[in-house]
Amino acid sequence: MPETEAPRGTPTIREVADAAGVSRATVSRAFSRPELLKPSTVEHVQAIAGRLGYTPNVAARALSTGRYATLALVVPDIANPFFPPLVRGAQQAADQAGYCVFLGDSDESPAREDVLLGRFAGQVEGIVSASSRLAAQVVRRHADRRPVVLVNRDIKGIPRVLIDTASGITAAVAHLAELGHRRIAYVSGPQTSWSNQQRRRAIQRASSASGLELVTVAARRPTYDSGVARVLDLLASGVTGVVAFDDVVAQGILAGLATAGVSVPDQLSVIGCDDVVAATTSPPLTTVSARTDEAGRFAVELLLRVLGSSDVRDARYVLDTRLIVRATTGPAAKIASRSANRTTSGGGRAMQAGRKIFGS
Amino acid sequence: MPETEAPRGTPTIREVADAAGVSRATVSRAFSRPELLKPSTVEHVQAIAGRLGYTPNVAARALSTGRYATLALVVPDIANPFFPPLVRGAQQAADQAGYCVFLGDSDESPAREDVLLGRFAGQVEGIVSASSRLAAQVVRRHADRRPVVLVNRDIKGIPRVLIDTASGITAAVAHLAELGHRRIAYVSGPQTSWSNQQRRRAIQRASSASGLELVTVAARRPTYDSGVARVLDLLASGVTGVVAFDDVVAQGILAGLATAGVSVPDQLSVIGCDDVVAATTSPPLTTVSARTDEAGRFAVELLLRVLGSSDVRDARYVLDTRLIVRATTGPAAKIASRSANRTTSGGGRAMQAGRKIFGS
DNA sequence: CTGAAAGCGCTAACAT
DNA sequence: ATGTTAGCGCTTTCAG
Repeated sequence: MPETEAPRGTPTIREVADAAGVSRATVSRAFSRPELLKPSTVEHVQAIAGRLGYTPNVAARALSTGRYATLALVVPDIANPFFPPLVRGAQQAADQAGYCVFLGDSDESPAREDVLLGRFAGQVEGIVSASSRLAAQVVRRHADRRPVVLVNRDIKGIPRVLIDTASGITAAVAHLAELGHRRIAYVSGPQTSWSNQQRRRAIQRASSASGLELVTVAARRPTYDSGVARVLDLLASGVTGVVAFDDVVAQGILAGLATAGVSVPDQLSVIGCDDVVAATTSPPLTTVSARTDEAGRFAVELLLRVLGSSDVRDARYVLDTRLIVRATTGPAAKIASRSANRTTSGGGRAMQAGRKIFGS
Repeated sequence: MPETEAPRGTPTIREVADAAGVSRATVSRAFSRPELLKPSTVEHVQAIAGRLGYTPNVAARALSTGRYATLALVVPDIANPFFPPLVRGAQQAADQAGYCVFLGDSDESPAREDVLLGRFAGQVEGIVSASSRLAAQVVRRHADRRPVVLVNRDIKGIPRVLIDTASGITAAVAHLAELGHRRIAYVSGPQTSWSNQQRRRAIQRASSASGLELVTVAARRPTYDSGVARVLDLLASGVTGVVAFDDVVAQGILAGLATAGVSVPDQLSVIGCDDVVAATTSPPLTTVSARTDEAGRFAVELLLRVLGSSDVRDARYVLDTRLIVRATTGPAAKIASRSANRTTSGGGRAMQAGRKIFGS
């Protein structure tokens, strides 16, 4: 490599040292450990550095110290309104600690998530993985290389922050029972989602505790369209109340019901989950609140703590939730079983859909 | 620094070289320039490296080459639904090119954005700044240090991709004029937003071209609540149609109108902008479509091109838009001027609001 | 409190 | 086609 005499883009520590008449070590300390220097020296060096527009080269620093001052945050789908607030919370916490954050979007694909984690592992100090779709052992493999903190995924031995929607769901079922509902539906989310499993289990338990009949309708992807598409099944199932995997699905259901001429909450009650979109639907959605921004913030704070002292093992933060009653729930309709004939698609198709309902 | 004999976390290039019986340069080339090596050598080295779990140290590589393989994307508010799709598009494009992306959220604050850009400048190859709230000269200063590509901000000399909502807005006004509206309102967005200026100008031009009266109501922050809060002003202004800065504001307006018992589109027509949320409102929102995901994708592709050959100067991509008519627009209501007295807050307050309307 | 100097792990001339 | 070697810019013992 040829000698580079010409002053390049940004000045190096050496140029600052020369200009300030001190050694490179002193300049370095002026930036990273000013307490080791005489205040006047620090001031002097900072002044010169400022005038020259010097900024420490992060790559050189990282190479030398092994510390990157970066974090990675990976989510299954940034376009899902559940995640932006979480990202924001994580961002702020990272920022306060002087960390920059890489964002990764796995597009709901475990394979892509695996690739992302692998790629990030090489250039960050730690990783926050939200709603991971990866197998536990794969997560462990990554966590073996770099500290990993999970959000809404419960794997023993890996620090995690969990939004306990179970409590809110339980309240939701109780709410429906109180309103006189006897038969309700759960519209489920991604099979590989921990949240979905948690919610399904909670609603099953709560239903049988309250003596309610429960049917499950699978929505797979937690999208608006997916919610719309499940309306037929719902109508055919003869339920008077439905709890959706999340607000987005619930919103789709609301829209589908409106199209089908079914009034909410008079004919059917709908409850969402996460409270990410709930205040903006019409009617305003009754939902289970979740402080997703806090989850993000906690996750990086936890990660930071892990990085600080590696003896934080098996931490498990649980954030509780509660039911927020808005306008989509009401007394159970008189007619317990609604025929799907009122929709234009005809009885045959509805029956077909009806069979599918009990699958998962 | 003491000699580190013990094999550390991840193997270094030297260990792979030793194990493979080749020089470090060969290992390096096997990863970065395999075409310079005999295929069999590449294979051999890769095998050994794989077995050892070797991964090139990015910091070392960055320090040596000056290339980071990272990009930064900064947005004013990731929780604003306009941005997630854009982030996603950017992400995908970066990913395809093997780049990792830092995300920054400026929280709508120019000062924070400035800090973020400065911080990122030191550790990325280039920056995409979406809807920058920074003064042109500040942006230029950053662009001077690192390649910057702008989204929805038009600064001469800086590569940018612009979503031309003007065309869609013009169509929107024409649409309203056709429906018989004579007096309409524009609910504006952030003063420092280029998009807002563009939209305001477009609607002014189109209104006078169609002979429509236009009043402007300021919403400052483009939020749902802000939209709700502007409903009183709107009702007091006696308009029959309104164009909102974006879908989120429009959605708030819709909600506020519903609360006030004003029916849409019978009594008032509402048009949004961006089409980010429009299909999920009720009634479905008539809006100006914008391919935000493409904007994100284009921006990083453009940035990558700038990085490749630095002779891409003053590029200016414009993505066009069009009006999507859904269910919130209809014929102008008969009664041109609605009194605000029907709201509970009383006439005095409404009048006060009425005066404010014409401010900006 | 400050300086000298040895690396951190990798790449890129320059040899061969 | 592969090896040698000199840094990239910074931090950090170890001396003084």
